Amino acid sequence: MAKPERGDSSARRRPGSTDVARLAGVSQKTVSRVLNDEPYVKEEVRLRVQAAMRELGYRRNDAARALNSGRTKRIGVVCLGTALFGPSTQLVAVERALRTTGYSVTIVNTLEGDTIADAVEHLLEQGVDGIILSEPIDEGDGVPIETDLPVLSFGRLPGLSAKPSLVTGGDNLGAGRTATEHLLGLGHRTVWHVAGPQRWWAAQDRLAGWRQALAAAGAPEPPVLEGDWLPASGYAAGRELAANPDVTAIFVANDDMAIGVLRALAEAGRSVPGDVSVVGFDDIPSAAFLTPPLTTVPQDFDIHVDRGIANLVTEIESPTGDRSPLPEPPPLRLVVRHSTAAPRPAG
Amino acid sequence: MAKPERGDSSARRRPGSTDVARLAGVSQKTVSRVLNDEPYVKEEVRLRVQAAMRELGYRRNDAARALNSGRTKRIGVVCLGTALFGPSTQLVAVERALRTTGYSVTIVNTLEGDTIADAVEHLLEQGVDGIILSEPIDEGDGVPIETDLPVLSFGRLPGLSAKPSLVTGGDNLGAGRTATEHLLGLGHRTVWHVAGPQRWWAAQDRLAGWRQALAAAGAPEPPVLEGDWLPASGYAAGRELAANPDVTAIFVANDDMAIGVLRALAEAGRSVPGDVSVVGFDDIPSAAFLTPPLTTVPQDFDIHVDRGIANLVTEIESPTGDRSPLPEPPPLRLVVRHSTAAPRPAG
DNA sequence: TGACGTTCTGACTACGTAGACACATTCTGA
DNA sequence: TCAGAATGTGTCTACGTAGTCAGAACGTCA
Repeated sequence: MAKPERGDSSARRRPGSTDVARLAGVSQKTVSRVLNDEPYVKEEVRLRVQAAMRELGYRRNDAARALNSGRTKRIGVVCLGTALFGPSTQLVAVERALRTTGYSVTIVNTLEGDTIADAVEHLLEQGVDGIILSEPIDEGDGVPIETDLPVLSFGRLPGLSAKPSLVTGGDNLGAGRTATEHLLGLGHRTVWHVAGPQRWWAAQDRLAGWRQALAAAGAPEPPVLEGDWLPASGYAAGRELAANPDVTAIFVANDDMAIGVLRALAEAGRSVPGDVSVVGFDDIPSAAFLTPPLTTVPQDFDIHVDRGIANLVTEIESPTGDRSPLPEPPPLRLVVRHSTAAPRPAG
Repeated sequence: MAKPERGDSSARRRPGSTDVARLAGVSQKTVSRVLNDEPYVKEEVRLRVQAAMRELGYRRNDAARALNSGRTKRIGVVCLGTALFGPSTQLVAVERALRTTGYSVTIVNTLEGDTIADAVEHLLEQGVDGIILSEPIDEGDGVPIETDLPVLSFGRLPGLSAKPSLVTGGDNLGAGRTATEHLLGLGHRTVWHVAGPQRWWAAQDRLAGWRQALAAAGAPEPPVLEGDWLPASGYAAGRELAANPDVTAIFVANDDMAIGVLRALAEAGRSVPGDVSVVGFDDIPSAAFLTPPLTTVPQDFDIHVDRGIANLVTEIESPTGDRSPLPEPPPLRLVVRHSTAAPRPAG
């Protein structure tokens, strides 16, 4: 009488372990034992219970389990720009890696107006067991995350104030340096840079790597052009660069923008790599099939994601246990295709 | 004594509404009222409770709420190929659309070896309130989903046996026809097709549209080449086509493969659109910046997603309420760029 | 045979929230 | 002034699961 029947005769409520127990002629607790593969259940009983489960179409109620145990077996992922190649590839890798661990994935995108803290708050309410920040961006002040939950960040995140925090991700700085050094090594006097949006740490780091390489080589540092990761912004930057005859080498912060740059150069009649060399970043699947095939720096998501996830899960399940050291970045590679060459001899 | 303290003094358990109530000097129920913005709470009390919440860092426990109410306010999304442009764009749209409705999103990717039914089962255990199938593929037999939950499918899904099911998505068939008609209209004798993997309904439909258009025009139907959505497979198909002098027009089932086709044609010395015209599908951001800029068919995800989600939420919250009719597909567009032209006059 | 250990099972209960309901207080109108 | 409505608050309880513990059924060894 305290509460009306949940659903009437037509749409009766989902069966619970109690219903299974009744049908199998055992106690609810025994059903729970079968459900969790606990020992000390007679084989005959186990089979009877499983049959009852099938008959009723029983499914465990995770909400109840979570309430009781305090753990949801769910990880929250805070995403940004999931439509882009890097973030979406990473998200897939995360889902795949978590799959084998028995955790499921709840995602929140930070869209316009949201801060990372908002997104995290949303996840905390849902009772996730851990949090992943995928490609966090620079929000000015730090990221005040008030939780004792383990937090894994893909990508540098200064100011992350959560206690048990793990950070991993590719070496954007080293990669930016490598790309730039490649161009300098071909004999270019200097290298121009089309940067990603500077709110992204990854974009900041690639730029910093470019700057370091120029400084180390004593090359002059041309002004930076900033895009938004998309081809159109690369095209806009490319038009500026194409108009400048001094430009012979460009490091573009991702392949999509590089496509725009290539287009702008082609329209301006400047040949690649004859007049201008271009290096991209990401090695998107189409990079090898562009005109010309693009020299670029591949990102190795799987390695970082797998190890990051492994550490996160360890941290969740045994907060005391010390975890394997974070992965040292894999050796940087540069895939040299046909968009880079030595500059034309002066004259 | 029945259960040990959850966490010792060092890491004490999360505060519950009871703790807030004690601090604010009210009953737990009143805290619940404040939490849910229910009426009949004195302003002064409301403020006191909110202050107590802040002081304790209280966060509602969604597991308990779900257990009590039978609803989780969570939607499960079954994804496939999330790294591809279409699916990932769609996922972002889904998350954005659900955001405003107060539902959160749990994703499951169907990877190798998983069936859609497996993925759905996983979601049902978690107690989602509704299910979205994003770009489902053809698994041979139907999709036996045993649930009364509303199911929304983006993309045709014959054999979907769930009761309250909604289907929406772009008109792949019409789009395939439009693309083909465009090429025929330019004067090409017939149009070749590089298809997507035929396990995908979207790929099947685009192919069927191509076939229809050819039949309607009385054009001969050349053999179909099948790719896997990725540029490399388009390149492989493109090499075959480039070697065949009869080929003057190609409809490629997505832009990424079209990039591979363009590359193969360029390497073979066949100019686009001089010798061969190419039409893609998707209008990925870089399509306008390829060499040459690609004529393609844009997909209108936002419209379908928004309406589909709206219907899904309606179905969840008032199963009786009849929903607005499903969206009629928006008018098909074809973005004509520079990869298509009339064939060279014979001879 | 009886003490003891191992295997198996059930009764009871907490988890945190919100629904049903009772009741107290204030306001409204005749 | 008092009935009756509107407003505000508390008590009790269910939701489905799994932890704790009591104890039954069975074996084993002295």
